[in-house]
Amino acid sequence: MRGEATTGVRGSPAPRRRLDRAKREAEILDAAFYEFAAKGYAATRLEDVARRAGVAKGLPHFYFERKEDLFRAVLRRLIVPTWIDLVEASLTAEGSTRDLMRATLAMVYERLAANKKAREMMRLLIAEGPRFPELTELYHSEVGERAVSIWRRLVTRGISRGEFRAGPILNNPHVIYGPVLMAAIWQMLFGRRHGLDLDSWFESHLDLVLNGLERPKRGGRG
Amino acid sequence: MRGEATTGVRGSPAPRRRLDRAKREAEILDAAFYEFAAKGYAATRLEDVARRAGVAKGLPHFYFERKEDLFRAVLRRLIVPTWIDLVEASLTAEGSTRDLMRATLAMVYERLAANKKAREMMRLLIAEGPRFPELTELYHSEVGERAVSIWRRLVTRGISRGEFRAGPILNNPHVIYGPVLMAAIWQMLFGRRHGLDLDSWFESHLDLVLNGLERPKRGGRG
Amino acid sequence: MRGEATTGVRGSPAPRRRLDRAKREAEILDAAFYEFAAKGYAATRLEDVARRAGVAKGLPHFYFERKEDLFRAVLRRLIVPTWIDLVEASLTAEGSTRDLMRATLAMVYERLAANKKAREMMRLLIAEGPRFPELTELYHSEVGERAVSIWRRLVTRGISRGEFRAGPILNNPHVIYGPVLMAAIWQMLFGRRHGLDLDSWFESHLDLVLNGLERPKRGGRG
Amino acid sequence: MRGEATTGVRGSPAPRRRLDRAKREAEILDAAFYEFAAKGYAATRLEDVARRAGVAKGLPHFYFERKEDLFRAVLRRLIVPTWIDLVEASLTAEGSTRDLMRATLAMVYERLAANKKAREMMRLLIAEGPRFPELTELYHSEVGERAVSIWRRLVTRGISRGEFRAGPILNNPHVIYGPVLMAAIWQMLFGRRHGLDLDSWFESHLDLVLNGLERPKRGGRG
DNA sequence: TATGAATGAGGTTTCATTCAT
DNA sequence: AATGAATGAAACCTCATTCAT
Repeated sequence: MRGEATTGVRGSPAPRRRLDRAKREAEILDAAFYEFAAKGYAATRLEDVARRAGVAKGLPHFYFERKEDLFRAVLRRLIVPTWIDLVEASLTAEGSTRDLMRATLAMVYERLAANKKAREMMRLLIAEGPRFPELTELYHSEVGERAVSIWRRLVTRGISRGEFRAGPILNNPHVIYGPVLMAAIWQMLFGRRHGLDLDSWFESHLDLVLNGLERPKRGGRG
Repeated sequence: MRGEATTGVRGSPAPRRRLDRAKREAEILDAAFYEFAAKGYAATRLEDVARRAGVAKGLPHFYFERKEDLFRAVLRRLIVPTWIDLVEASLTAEGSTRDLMRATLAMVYERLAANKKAREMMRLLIAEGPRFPELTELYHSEVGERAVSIWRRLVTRGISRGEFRAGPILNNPHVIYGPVLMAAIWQMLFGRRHGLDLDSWFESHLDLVLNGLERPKRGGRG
Repeated sequence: MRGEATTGVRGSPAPRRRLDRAKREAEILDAAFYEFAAKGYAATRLEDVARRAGVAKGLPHFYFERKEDLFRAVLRRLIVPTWIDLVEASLTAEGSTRDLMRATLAMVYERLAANKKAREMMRLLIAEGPRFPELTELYHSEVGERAVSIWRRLVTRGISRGEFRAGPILNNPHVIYGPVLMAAIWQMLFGRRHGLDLDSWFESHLDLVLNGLERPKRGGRG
Repeated sequence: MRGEATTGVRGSPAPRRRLDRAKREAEILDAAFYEFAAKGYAATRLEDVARRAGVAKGLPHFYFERKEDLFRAVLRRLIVPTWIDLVEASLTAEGSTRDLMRATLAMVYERLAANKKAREMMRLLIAEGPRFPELTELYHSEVGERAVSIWRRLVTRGISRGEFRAGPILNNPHVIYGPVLMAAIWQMLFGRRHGLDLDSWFESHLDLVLNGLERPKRGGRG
């Protein structure tokens, strides 16, 4: 029984940085996305995720019971709060549909085809979709369907203002979107060695679409 | 350097049917494609490949030293002798470029977007490309580049015959191809529950492209 | 790149006693030595090592990435902190070189020829040396070279004190050591059924060596 | 029904070189020894043995039911018809025992310590002995015991001729042999980088042994 | 006899998951 | 809340052995 106040060594380690759950969770999700994107679902090791997040091996399991849950959370977070809100919002703009089409396409190129993270996310979805059908379902309702509606609204707007002609495109307005997706996938596959010039591609795309949609002006171009 | 790996004495009789190497190899490749397509590279078990091929666990290793080699062989076989030969051949046909465009697009839809095997193969390439860069490289030279050239030839043919107008599309003629790819991917992702009507999609696509490319007729369509 | 390698849900409770790394590592090394010595490198199963150490199959891999690393660690631990320090220390003793020679030889017999563990270690080194050249190299510098120096010092001491005669033995003083090694190997090979009487062997050896080295006394023994 | 004598292509391959069993067996044993010596028993692949012998993978099993049988046959062939016959024969020579000792040691050095194949065989025996006790037993009776008898005969001869003194060496005459074995093992372990000068070693050994055994001449060397 | 495709047990290694600390 | 040692199922791969040809 000594009376001195103990000063120095304590058994417990230095108080670790203590973030609130949400922040910590976000860190893990970020790390997980990086790893999943780089290696795919099955080949990703939770230990690597943990290391990248700067936490101990066991911690991801604390936040996400199993690996699949983590994967779902990663994708869900990326699918939901999507750029598509922005695009939808932009549709209320005034002015010619031709201009709106250009603006919309430009926005989509920027958010999707030119955005590495978005492309990686798409890659994950394509790769792992069959094993996570709820995720594709989610993507369909959050992105797919809304994209269809966007292009439909644009085409319809053009027609009702007399700028565009009516035609079969109305049945599948998202055909318009095809070259964007193609650019994204081309970059995804061949980007490292045979990347596209996205600006030039954009112009080609826009030119094709506008000419394909617009009513020939009187007197014609000929 | 392994210890005695075997017991030697085996009980089962085993159907020791013997094929020539090429046939057996093809069987294994078929089985492997099926499994890889269903589960992805990492999640595919060689034992399942063997079972599906109707052979013993060790046989795939006899034909393909390691799993990666098998995967490479599977994809290579699908990439190289591709439908694209057919398409190229068809370009020499006579007649209007409009008709040729329709025929070509139809062919491509049939071979790619409407063909499950082709789609699965693309899924594998997208999913595993980063880990098998030689394969994407091969795909680029065997398919990507040739596709560009096909669309360029078509557009050029149309222009030189006075059917199509010149324009930015010449810089990226494969923009035309975008909706095909999109259809393929849409089916790949959402096909089970939200499949496209490919015929209708094809008509929309063709309409957009032809209107986008063709010179306005005198007097206009208006 | 493996598919999901695990089931996750496990039934067994498992005694999850936890030691500090060093202790646990030592347990594994001990178990590994036992198994390697009994069966040789290639024929040893890591699972047996684990079982002998009382841990799960995967734990040895946690401490030693691969089997070879474990093997190296096992041998290194046995080579380095060797009995040879003791022998070297003993050389500073006073008294006749004859007595010192007897004491030294006795020590060496005890540590090497009469010591099962030391013999097993030597067997491993002989057996696997070609595949682990760094280990033989280590053994050479830690044991071989120092042994040479020990015998040289002994012989030189004897000569400079007028006890021993000079002669060719100075070129290879470790010739003296030969019978020790022979005894060790004899025991190693034939010990079970035709073991040597090491005490008697020691006396024969000592007698030969002393008579071989000492200056004949005046008047001779005859 | 054609009448022509078929000339060219026959189904059967060119008649293979057909050696009599003994020769073929010897080839396999040679190849097997090479492989076993290089890698040890467990790490040796029968396929490599076959390849080295220039035969098909299955053939070794035709001559030697299992791998262990092959190994036994390899060692047995090397153990039995050993150099030791020669040495024994040489013991009947006339002349001084000193000379005979030199000649005998020289012979043993040449056959064992300086002979790579003999060393490799010893390595195999040391390495695999515990798993093939009949082989060590065989080696003991064919080599071990006879070696003891050789050295005993030599020492006895020296004593009975008044050249050598009696002493404890008579209990373990093979102590004399120790440095030979040591040289062999030293070469086996360290030969590649720190090989002994065997001639010099031999002289040191012989000098020690003769001085250790011989009666001091009257008047002494002192 | 001889070949080499085919089999399948078993070894090493990986890694999701658990849980004592 | 957090750590990281420990577990053990399962995947890849090896290779002795068999046997149709």
